[in-house]
Amino acid sequence: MVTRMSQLFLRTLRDDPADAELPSHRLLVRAGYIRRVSPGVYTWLPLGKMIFENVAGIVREEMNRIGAQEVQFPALLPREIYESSGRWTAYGDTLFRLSDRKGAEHLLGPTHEEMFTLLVKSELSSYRDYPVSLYQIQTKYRDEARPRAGLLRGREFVMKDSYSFDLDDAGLQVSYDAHRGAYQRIFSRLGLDYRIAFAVSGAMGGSASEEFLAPATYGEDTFVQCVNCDYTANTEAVEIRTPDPHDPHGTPAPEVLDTPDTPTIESLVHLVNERREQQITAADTLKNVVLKTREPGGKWELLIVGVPGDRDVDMKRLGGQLEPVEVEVADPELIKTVSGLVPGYIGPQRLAEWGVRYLVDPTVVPGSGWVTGANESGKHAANVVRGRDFEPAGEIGAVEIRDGDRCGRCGGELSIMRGIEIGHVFQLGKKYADAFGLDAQGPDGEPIRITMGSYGIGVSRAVAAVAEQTLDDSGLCWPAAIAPYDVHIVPVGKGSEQLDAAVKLADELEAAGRKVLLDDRDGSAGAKFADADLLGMPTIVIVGKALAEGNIEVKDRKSGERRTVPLSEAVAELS
RNA sequence: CGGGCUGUGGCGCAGUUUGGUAGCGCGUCCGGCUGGGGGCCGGGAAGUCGCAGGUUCAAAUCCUGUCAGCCCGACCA
Repeated sequence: MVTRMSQLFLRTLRDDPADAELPSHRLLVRAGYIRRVSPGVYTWLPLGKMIFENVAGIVREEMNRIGAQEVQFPALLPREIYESSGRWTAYGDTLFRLSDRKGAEHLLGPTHEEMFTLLVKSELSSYRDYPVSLYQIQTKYRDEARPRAGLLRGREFVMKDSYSFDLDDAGLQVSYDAHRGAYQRIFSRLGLDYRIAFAVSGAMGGSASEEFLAPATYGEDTFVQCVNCDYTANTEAVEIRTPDPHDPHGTPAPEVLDTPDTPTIESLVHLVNERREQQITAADTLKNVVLKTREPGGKWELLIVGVPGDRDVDMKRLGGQLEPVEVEVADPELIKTVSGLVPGYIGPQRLAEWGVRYLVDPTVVPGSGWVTGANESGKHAANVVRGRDFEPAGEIGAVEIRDGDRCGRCGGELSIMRGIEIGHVFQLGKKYADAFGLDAQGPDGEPIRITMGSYGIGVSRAVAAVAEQTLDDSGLCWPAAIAPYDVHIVPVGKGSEQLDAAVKLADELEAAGRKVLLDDRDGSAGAKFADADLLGMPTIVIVGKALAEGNIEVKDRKSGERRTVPLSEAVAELS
């Protein structure tokens, strides 16, 4: 059946919704694809539902192609299962929790590692049953501190999550590569421009981890791409080239400087350059930022991070690496608990002695000398050398990555980009298998601990990403692979001649296998054209003036190009 | 959780400074015109002015409290 606009459950809006910021979000609402219900929670209207199902269908096809099998878990899960993996606590406030009439506690699943692991454990026992990959397309619930950007960060969203179960690391690698390949095919079919970036694994735990990112101005993820080699990484995971270790013997002994009223890097550099012959810049100073960390369910502890003075600490990057440990800027009260710490004049020299954990960014290379705090109000110290005058407990990539930083792999220039995370693949390892004792019985009768991979695609988010990448000034612009309709027919003109011809054409196209949307509504031509552009079907057919010569016009939504086609050849042309 | 802003027919907004009994555009309904880029004329329907309390003869407007939403940050797929 040809869909007639007069019958379609659709209301387009002329004005942008006040609560939508992103272009894709605005247009999805205006064109009647989605409606907001509450923050981060959306209803899919008929056209939106079609898009969604088309995307889900592509995901399903490619997952099935690599031999993954679809299951469906409940979203409502009992507390106990999350308790045994430690995530009832680790997930914190992000978990939606609820109680039943008996007071038993439940949660709405934010992700389903536990369920998959337990299912496999309960069903499989022999090594002969492996490897296996399972997936589901499921609604997930996360009580985000701040939902935003429409479909991009919802509290309720749909995710395809899959898990591979293998007997050994080599098997995991095979499963991982298979999923990676499937993801490449999926995102190509969706018409997305995407990059594969090194990533950190986050709250899920695990090792090897890559993100699929769709470059977009409004994307929430920041990543870098090397202009020279193909190195691409999320800024949380990026490794930049650091100077070679220095020879500490070239640096004179430490020297304490009298530097009153210099609690900031700028004031310090200014004063030192006034007083000393040897000029320094902010990059010669060592800035020690006082932070606090907390294990899930634990207490706050001090952490000081040393970075070159011309750099800021990137809390997001730091946090990504410390997961699931939380990290925040330390409050003054906590700093006071260690008497040697003088804000503005903190140096690394005696931190180990005071029992304060001290980490440095890798740019603070072994043997390098610095101007830094002397742990006394109004005093700094010069020629403080790593490895001689202080020894950090370790290194952590903490500095804010800058455009033009050097690639850790080839030394080329890194360029910073923004993107939407549409997929994530990573090697989970044995975390959940250990937590739940997932073993297979081996050929020798001995148990083999299973190793897992975890793979996610935000299906609803992918819809938004496609919209974000393909839209133009006048509306949405769907790739043919996921468009709700192939052809949008717009009859224009007085009387019934054009409409009759349009109906006939629509029926013929439908018979030829096209999905057809026919605008049979009364109204001005302009309004119909505007709606057609807004809705964004790949091909728009105009049945109007040209009909007098036996022609119709065919407009390609993406390019905007129009051509005249004889009505008699229209079906062949558009099939 | 911090900072900023906003709550007025379905949607987008004005009105609040200076209290006087609610208005505009779009949409929608009826009639007609129009027919190639959100067209025109006429006539309708639809609003507890977020909520609660207070001041006042009188509150969308002033005061107190509260709830909700959006944006930035923290946090996060």
